Amino acid sequence: MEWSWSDSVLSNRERVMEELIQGRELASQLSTAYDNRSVVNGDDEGSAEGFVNTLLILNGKESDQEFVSDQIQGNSSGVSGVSGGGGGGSGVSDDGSVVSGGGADLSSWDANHDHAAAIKSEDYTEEEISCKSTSTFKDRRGSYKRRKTTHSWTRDTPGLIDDGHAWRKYGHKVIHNAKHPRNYFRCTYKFDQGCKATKHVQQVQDHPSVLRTTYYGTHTCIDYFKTSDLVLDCTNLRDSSMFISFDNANCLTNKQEDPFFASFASSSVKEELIVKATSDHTLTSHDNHWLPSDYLVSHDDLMAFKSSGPVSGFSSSIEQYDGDDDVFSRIIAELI
DNA sequence: TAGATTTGACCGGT
DNA sequence: ACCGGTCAAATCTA
Repeated sequence: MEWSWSDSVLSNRERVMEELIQGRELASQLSTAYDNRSVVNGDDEGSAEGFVNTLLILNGKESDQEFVSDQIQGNSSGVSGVSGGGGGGSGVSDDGSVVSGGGADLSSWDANHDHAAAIKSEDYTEEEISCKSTSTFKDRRGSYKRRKTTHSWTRDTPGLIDDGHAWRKYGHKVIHNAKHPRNYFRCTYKFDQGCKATKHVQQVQDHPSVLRTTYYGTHTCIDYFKTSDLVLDCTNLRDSSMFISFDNANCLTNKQEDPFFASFASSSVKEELIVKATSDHTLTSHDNHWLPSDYLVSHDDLMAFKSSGPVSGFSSSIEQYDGDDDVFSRIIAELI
């Protein structure tokens, strides 16, 4: 079969862009719906962030299949790993937005990332991990290659948020000319599963209540606890074959306190939303771009939103995604 | 007692 | 030489 990935992407780019923009709007509306239900207060814009990142990706190297795959994986991490959500209740600004660059610039990819160099850097990290079993590991403490070229993105939040991943703090550093120290986190499953994701969290100097999180690398781990949550939340396993993550659209459970909060004696709410679409299409659980660490909103919940709040356009959109012309399945099929 | 956090040391990049 | 990122022993906590 003759199939050109880049041609396909290019020819479908406009459609993909439209769908993602639409999805962004839907995510915002969904977030608003949740706020209206007084379940959890949060960051309206955060739910759209994943789409923003996706748009950035698609505007970039859409012709490089491997690159995009990697970026999608990275974005998946961003979607599930970059949490939105406000710092809970009164700590969030009225409009729910985070104090950042404003507009769609809530998160940003490092424009200078060099994929090859990033791989080299991360390979080195793997070597370091493997060295753990050797007697020389202790002597190489602190040996690493700076992730300067690893793709990264930042996010400002009006408080500490739980981004749906398990993080373990490994460092705390006073930064030169910075008013506040920087906290370093790595994925809890770094050694168990070789997950290379890390993040830095630091209070914004001009806005001490705003935390700036910089994410590095992508999550390749599977959080089995979260996965089991998915199963537990599933009232109908047959409906669980497809998940669409809208990046922490402010919902549901208070699952894990971000370790960074320990430094600020505050509380946080882990918010992440998965819209579970009942569909015959299969995006299986083998695809860890989508599954780890996401929560579920059942179709019943979505229907409840339809009747509970001013979410014009939402219901029809849900039906759209639920219909035969499954947009997201097409997007995924085209991009992977 | 296992896992998480703290904190000083170490090392690479600039 | 300085700064920032990471390591790992010590300590804390559930």
